[in-house]
Amino acid sequence: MQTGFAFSKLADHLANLAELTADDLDLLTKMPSTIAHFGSHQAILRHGDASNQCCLLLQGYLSWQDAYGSEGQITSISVPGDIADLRTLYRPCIDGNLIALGPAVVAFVPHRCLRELSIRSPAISRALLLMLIGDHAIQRNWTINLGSRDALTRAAHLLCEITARLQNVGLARDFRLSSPFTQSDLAAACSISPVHANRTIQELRRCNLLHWHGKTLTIPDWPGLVRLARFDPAYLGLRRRDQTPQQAQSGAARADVVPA
Amino acid sequence: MQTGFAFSKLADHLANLAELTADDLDLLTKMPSTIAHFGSHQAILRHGDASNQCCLLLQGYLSWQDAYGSEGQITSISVPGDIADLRTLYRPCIDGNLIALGPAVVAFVPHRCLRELSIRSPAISRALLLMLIGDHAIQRNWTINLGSRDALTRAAHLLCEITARLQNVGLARDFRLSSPFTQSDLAAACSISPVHANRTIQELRRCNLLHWHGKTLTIPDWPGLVRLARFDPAYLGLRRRDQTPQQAQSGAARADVVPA
DNA sequence: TCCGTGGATTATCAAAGGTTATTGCCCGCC
DNA sequence: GGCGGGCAATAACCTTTGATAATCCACGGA
Repeated sequence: MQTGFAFSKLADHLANLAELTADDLDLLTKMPSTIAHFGSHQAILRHGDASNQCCLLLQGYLSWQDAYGSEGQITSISVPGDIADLRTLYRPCIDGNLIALGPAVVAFVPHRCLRELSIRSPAISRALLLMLIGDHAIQRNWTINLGSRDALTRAAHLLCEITARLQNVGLARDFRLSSPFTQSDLAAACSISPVHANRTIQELRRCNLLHWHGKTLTIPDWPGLVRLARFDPAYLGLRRRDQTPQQAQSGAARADVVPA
Repeated sequence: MQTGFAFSKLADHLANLAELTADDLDLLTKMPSTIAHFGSHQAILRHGDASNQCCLLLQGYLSWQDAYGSEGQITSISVPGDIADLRTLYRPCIDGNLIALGPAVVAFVPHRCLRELSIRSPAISRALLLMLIGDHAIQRNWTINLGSRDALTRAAHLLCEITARLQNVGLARDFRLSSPFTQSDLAAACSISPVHANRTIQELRRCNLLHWHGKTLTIPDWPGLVRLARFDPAYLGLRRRDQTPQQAQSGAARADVVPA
């Protein structure tokens, strides 16, 4: 594992959703794409655009925001290995703005190529569908986060989620992660005001649950943070690498129900 | 339209997502199912269950709640014609509790039958996928609702959404809808306390935006409610049937076919 | 008919968080 | 080497909403 090619994080992510063969990985490697770099808070897609390609995140973080400009609410965050706008593969309209959180490197892949890939590899087709469903589960969890937690546990839960998702693609192994976010970004993701985000972060620091200096963030007490946030990673639907394969997911999702 | 068979609302819903032929409708009609009735606040599915069938809502409302018991937060609501647990067709684990809001009639259809249906009708297969994506868009919108609106506009937006979704399957044509909800249900869906839900409803009544007596709810001033909630139905991804095209929404929703 | 129960309503009090403004720091830029 | 901009930290004040509790009302059962 841990190959060095551009899509290695995507391959990790997909492999966590379905069994991929060497052939599948080979198909992935050969997928044509255009690499692009974006600066912090730069827009990648705008509300109302039409799309004929997907945006795979290679490095950094992306966010969907409902309003373009300085202070729109963040409705989801992508980490490397994610396909931020996978849903456009099936419904090509864009509602929301896709904004880079910190510097980001993305690969654009035409929808056509992904569809071909789906046809040639049932495993990848299935993994893409499960990725879509996983995104949905994450979204539902954000609803719960905003609806039932206060600022402190909300921020804690968000940190847990991002850490778990990074670990799923081999990042943040030592609970140390790159954090080009501003406090206002965190505020926008937790739907709190920037000054209250500041209060909240300080509280987390005071409890020794968070070190955030410069562009690096470390979590000194992971079990403590998990306990505070009542974080249960089950909703992510991931088989964690380097862990005992506890559940062999059943084979219910079959590629043949997905229109090409 | 408005056929009387059990799945007519589902057919309406699917037909709004993809072009269905007479054959497709015929396949739907013949789909085997088990009808079941549930009482208010009765659980249909529980967190942790495994599932080998889908739950189509025929009459009433269902809700997903994250905690079972009296006061769990509601993370989504189903209206007639919805498949409340469609995602289990692809990932058969259940996270959350499916609870009836008021008396409800549902039809259970084995996953196997839906998969067969998908194989025999590409249009239905595609419609199911789009339904899944539509659910995702609705969920994203709930995130926005909780994150960026206060109690009053939040409740208003929820009412708009439910009304629009009902109209999509031929209900609530005159902005009069059955509402077996309690105020606490509304509170759980808006993530506010029951007493504040009461304050909010009274405010809506005072503004003449809502009549809610007994089990019937009417909206005397739809444009006013839409304005207050800043409701834009585009995210529902629906072609509205039988309605004056008052707003020429952005090109995403095509209105080129309007069945009689 | 009387009573019990669940939901709606109202009042009071307290907490969580929003708003605005000011200050200071760091860093890149001229 | 001074300047300006973005970001973090802090303070003062205010609004919204939550919690608790008491009352009231409608309805259905014994």
